[in-house]
Parts: sequence; structure tokens; C-alpha cells
Amino acid sequence: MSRNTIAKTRILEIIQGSSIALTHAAIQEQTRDVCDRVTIYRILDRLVNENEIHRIVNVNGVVNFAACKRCSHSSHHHDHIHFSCIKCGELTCFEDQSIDLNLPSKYIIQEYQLTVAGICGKCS
Amino acid sequence: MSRNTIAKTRILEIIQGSSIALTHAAIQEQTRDVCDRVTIYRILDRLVNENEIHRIVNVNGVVNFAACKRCSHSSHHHDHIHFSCIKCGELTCFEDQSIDLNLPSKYIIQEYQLTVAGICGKCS
DNA sequence: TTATTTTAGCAACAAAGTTGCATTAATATG
DNA sequence: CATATTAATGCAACTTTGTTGCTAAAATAA
Repeated sequence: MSRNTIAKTRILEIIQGSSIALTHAAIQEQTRDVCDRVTIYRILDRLVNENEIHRIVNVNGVVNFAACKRCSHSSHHHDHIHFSCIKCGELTCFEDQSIDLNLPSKYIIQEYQLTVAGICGKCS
Repeated sequence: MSRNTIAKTRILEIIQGSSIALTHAAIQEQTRDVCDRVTIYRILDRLVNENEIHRIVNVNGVVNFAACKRCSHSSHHHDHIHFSCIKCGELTCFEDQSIDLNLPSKYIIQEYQLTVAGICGKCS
């Protein structure tokens, strides 16, 4: 277990307090004077390794972070749907939704990442 | 319709001749002395707009390009599965596979991007 | 309270992608 | 077929995003 520093606590609070997934840039804006840009990257890495947050790559390639809600610390998986709104740009997790995959038997599935793009409930 | 230049023709040939999706870097390696790095970016943009190729963001955030096979030029969609091998790094399209989504009715789905990470048929 | 180990800050770097502008090549027009 | 027109290319410069090495500063252990 890594050390609980002020910056780490603050960043986890920000991510857990957000209903949408946040980019490094968005987190940086909310942590002015708390810590350095590089430190944010390192804290995000630590939080991902400790299964506190998960990393989502948006359809546009932008990396986002969201708190893990339904993942127990022992069985960690992010196999759920992410919705990316093309209007407001917000990335939302649907942690209760999973899908069925039918790939050839030789393929060993480890995890999947599913991002749906469209218009979210607020913008439609 | 954009102009068919030597570089554009060459890049489309490379992508269409590949069984896996290719990164900008991989394409650049195969187009030494054909054109500039920036030109490759611009040609890839053009090919995407003309529905000749599609852009796939891998689980690791790396952008890849693959030829459109099942997309007609009128109805263009990339709603299929991409498999990203964690061993050999190759990104393969499964154009015959699609999935069912059950999101709240307020959400308007435009397209989705599904990338499965694991071990591919060749590496398993 | 001091020793140990992790984390933070800073600078520098690297990869990926973008923009502006002059030059060159491809198509259209007479 | 020559020339005008428009689009594409090359180059340099720049931006964004993320990484690495190293010293100083904190957090935990002893």
C-alpha cells in the first residue's frame, strides 16, 4: 500500500466526487497549488494499481479516470460500458452493464473496453 | 473527392494489404522517402473522411488505422469488435461481430468502439 | 526522535499530433 | 495541349500528453 499523502487523498476525493470520468487536465485544474503536473500522473498510476480508480480511453483517444464502484479490491475488472457524449463531452460509466462476446476459441479474453459515442440523457 | 496522389495511393495500398490495423508509426516505416510525416497524418485524415479506412483507438490509447471492408460508402459504421493482443501487440478487426446495447432510452447511440484485450489466436 | 523509504518538485526529454506558409503537383478549363 | 486553378506536400515550429532522472521533502517504521 502506497502512502496516503495530501495530494493523493485530494485527487481520490475529486475523482470519487465526480459523476463523470475526468481527464488529467480536468484533475489538474481542480488541484491548483496542491501538487505538480508530474505528481498527478504518478498518483493516478498509484490509484489505478491500488484498484481505487480505473483508466478509460475515450473514442477520441483521450484518457479518463473514474472511481471504481462495483469492483471489489480482490476481483478488479472494468468490463462495463462507457458513454461518451459528443455534445457535452462528458464520459459516463454504466457499471451495471456488461456484454457477451463470441470470439474464436483460440482467443483468450482478458478485459474489454467499450465506449459508446452519442448524445447523453442530459443533452438529448 | 480529394486528389489521388502517389502518397495517398501508396498509404491506402499499405493499409488495405495489411491483415491487422496499423499505427501512424508503422505506416511511416513502410513509406520511407514517399512522403513527410505530416503528410501521412493529412492523408490518413482524408482517407477516414472518404470512408476508405477507419480509426481505432486501442486499449492502450494508441491510434490505429484499418481498411473498411464491410462499410458501404453510403452507410459507414465501424460497430465491430477489435482485438488487441497483449503479447504481439497486433490489433485485429472482427467485422462480422456486433453487440447489443441496452442503455436508457434518453441516450442516443451514434457509434461504439469495442476493443478486447487478451491473447490472439497466433499467440495462444 | 531519528532512520528509512516513499513521494514530490523540477528540469529535461520524448512521442504524437497540429498549424502556417511557401512550393509543388493534380485536375479543370479554354 | 497549355495554362489557370485548386489541392497536396514539405518544412519548421509549436502544442499536448506523458515519461525519466535526480535531489529535496515528507510519511511511516524503528
